[in-house]
Parts: sequence; structure tokens; C-alpha cells
Amino acid sequence: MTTVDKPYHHGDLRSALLAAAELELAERGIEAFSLRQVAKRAGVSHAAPAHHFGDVNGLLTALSTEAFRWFHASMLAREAGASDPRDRAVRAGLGYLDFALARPTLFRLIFSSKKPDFSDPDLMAAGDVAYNHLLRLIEDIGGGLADVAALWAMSHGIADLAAGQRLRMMADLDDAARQKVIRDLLARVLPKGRT
Amino acid sequence: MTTVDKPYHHGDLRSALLAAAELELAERGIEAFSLRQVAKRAGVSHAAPAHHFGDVNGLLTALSTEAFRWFHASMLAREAGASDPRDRAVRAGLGYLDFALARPTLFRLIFSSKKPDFSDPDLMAAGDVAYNHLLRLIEDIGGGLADVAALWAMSHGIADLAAGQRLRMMADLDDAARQKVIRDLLARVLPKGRT
DNA sequence: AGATTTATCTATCCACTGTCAAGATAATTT
DNA sequence: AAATTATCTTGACAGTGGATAGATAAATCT
Repeated sequence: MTTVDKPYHHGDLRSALLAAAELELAERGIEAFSLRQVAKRAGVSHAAPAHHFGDVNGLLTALSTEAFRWFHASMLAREAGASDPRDRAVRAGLGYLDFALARPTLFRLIFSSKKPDFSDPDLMAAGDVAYNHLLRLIEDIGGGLADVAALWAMSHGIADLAAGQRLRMMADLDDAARQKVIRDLLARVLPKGRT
Repeated sequence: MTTVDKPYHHGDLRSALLAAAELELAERGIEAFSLRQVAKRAGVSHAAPAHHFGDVNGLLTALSTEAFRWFHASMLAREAGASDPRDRAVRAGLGYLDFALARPTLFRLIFSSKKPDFSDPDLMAAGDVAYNHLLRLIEDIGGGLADVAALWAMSHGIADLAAGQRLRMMADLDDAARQKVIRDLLARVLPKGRT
């Protein structure tokens, strides 16, 4: 009787490890994240990841790169279908928040962790794409650098506080009401438009 | 010849451990924080902290409690001497930022870590003091809950991005110019006053 | 005062972590 | 077919947090 032998070579271990890392991160949090646990989850020996990512920081660097792309996509998803440029900017902030709520540990990984190597070219590029997107949104409403900072800081403040569940004051609001409050907060920081 | 014997009992180990923990946190960062290293720094065996704090999370809970008080004090320090209530609210935001820049790891400990036990009564009380302070500031300018959220989120966004060194756009500004930009960002979110 | 209890700290042990080095296996290239 | 390279396993190492048992000193009680 021949059982289904696990092949010595995984085939696509790199992707499998990234997926496993994301799950581990979501379940155990970044502060309890374990490389060996990731390897076990991917059904591979504890030293296997080293060949693909070097060390644990290398793995988290690669994961951060993907996370930045998801983060960017989350903003785009909210903006889809918005015609007014001011509305688009507000929706970008909502997408910022969506990501922080849907994947809080990834959000913390890319914004509050020192483990990823932020001098990594791929990671920097992915981060720049997200930043340049905000820049473009503000340009479209005739704003300057200070306005970029305003939208970014407000979006980030809401998102980070929400990811840390520090916004108890909004806990008793229903979804619609909460969304209105947040839209207003975001609109508050945008430069005065002539629209 | 009798050397100066280290006494078996430390005398004030609890305080010494908290001080050592703060230094360790500042030097190695929260993700590389080690209880054994703290104990070594305090000149005590690695199991000594257990009696005072239970486990490492207990130590970080106690440290967070102190950190919240310093955080609060940092806001008060900036507000001192401000007569106009709107100016006071803006200055509170600057104090918020001061703390994040002066003690970034403590800032992250109290706002982005899961290690402290935030259900601890002392810690909750210290956090509430800081929150209620913001509440009062907004009350004094006739604002409501949404305005508290606005000031808080903007302050937190700026502070967290600065703590993570993500505000490269402000890197080339001199201190005075940077402070003016930040004051404007904070003032932007305050409710319209009749002053 | 002397005896007993309590608080504080040390020494050892365990399971777990990340990293390294050496070897096994398979795919690729020559 | 042979040699080289890429991939993965195994085993070792120092470091980690926590539990336990024992040592020491301080506090409390007669």
C-alpha cells in the first residue's frame, strides 16, 4: 500500500510560507509571531524558510510588501465609482480604515513594526505607490503638501486607534452612523473646495 | 578584607525593575524586549521580577500605567501658560506629539501593544485620565464627541506617523516651520469658534 | 527577647524560539 | 551521463519566559 508521499520539494513554498505567515500573524499577533510555527503550518521543517527569506525579518519584509499592495487596493476599492474628487479623497480614508479593521496585525506590521526591512527596494516601492496615491488625490482637489499630511494623519489616526480598539466612544453607534461620523472627520481636514 | 556585599534583598526592586525596563525598551525596542535582560540590568536573578509583577506582561502593564501618566504630563506641559481654550487644545496635540517623539517605544507600548493588560484597574484609570483631559479641552470650546474624536485622531495620527518616522515630507523643514505646520493641522480639526 | 510566619530573591529545569552548519534529495545545467 | 545548483531536513546552539524548590532576610507574634 503506497500512501501519498509528500514530495521532498514543496513546489511553491515561498507563497505557502507567506500565506501561513499571514494566518499566524492574524491568529497569534505580531508579538507572538513564530517562524517555526509558520514552517509547521506550511508542513515543512523549521529551517526551510531560511532559504527563501533569509531570516524571520526577511519573511516579514516580503509579507509587508504584499500588505502594502492590499492596503493600496483597499483604498482603491472604496474609491471605485466616486466621481467627485473630494468624495474620492474621503473614500480613500475609509479604505485606509477598512484595511486596518480587516487586517489589524498587517496594518501594525507595515506601520508600527521594526521587523520588516523598510530599506528593501520592493517594500519601499510598494509603500511609495500607496503614498503617491494619496498625493495624487490631494492634487486633484488643488491641495498642497500640508493637505496631504492632513488627510494622511487623520486617516491614520482613525485607523490606528480603531485597530487598537481605542475608539470606545463609537462602539455604541450602528454602522451607518459610525460611517457618517468618520466621513465627516475626513472631510473636515480637506482644503476648502469651490465645489 | 570585606568587600561591599550586595544585599540579598534589593530594597526597592520594583522601582528598579521599572526603570530598567524603560531603558531596555528604549534601547532594544518593544519587539526585542527581554525580561531576563531587564533583570540582569537591575543586577538581580532572572526570576526575581516574577514576585513583583507576575510575568513579563505584568511588568509591562505597570510600566504602561506610568507611561500614561507621563503622556498626560506631556500634554499639560505644553498647555501651561495658554489662556485661549482653542490654543490649549492645539497645544495638547503638540504635547501628544512630544511624548511620541521623546519616548516612541513607550508610546507604542500604550497604544499599539497587546502585552499590557488593559483591563488592569490602575492602567485603565491612568488611561481614562488622559482621555478625560481631551474631553474637557473640547468641552471648553463648546465641542461635542465628534470634535473629541477629531482632535484625538489627528493628534494620534501625527504622533504615530512621527514615532514610526513616516513623515519624511517634514524632514527638511526646520523646527519652527514644522511646528507651524503641525499647529495648523491641529487647528484645522477644531470646531469653528466665535473667538 | 526568641520563635514563627511572611516576603523576597536565587538556582534549576523545561519547552520554545531563531539561527547556523552539515547532510540529503531533487531539479537544472553542462 | 555528470556536475552543479536549488531546495529541504536534521541536529546543534544560545537565548527566551515560566514553573518549582530552596535560601535568605524581614516582619510579626507571643
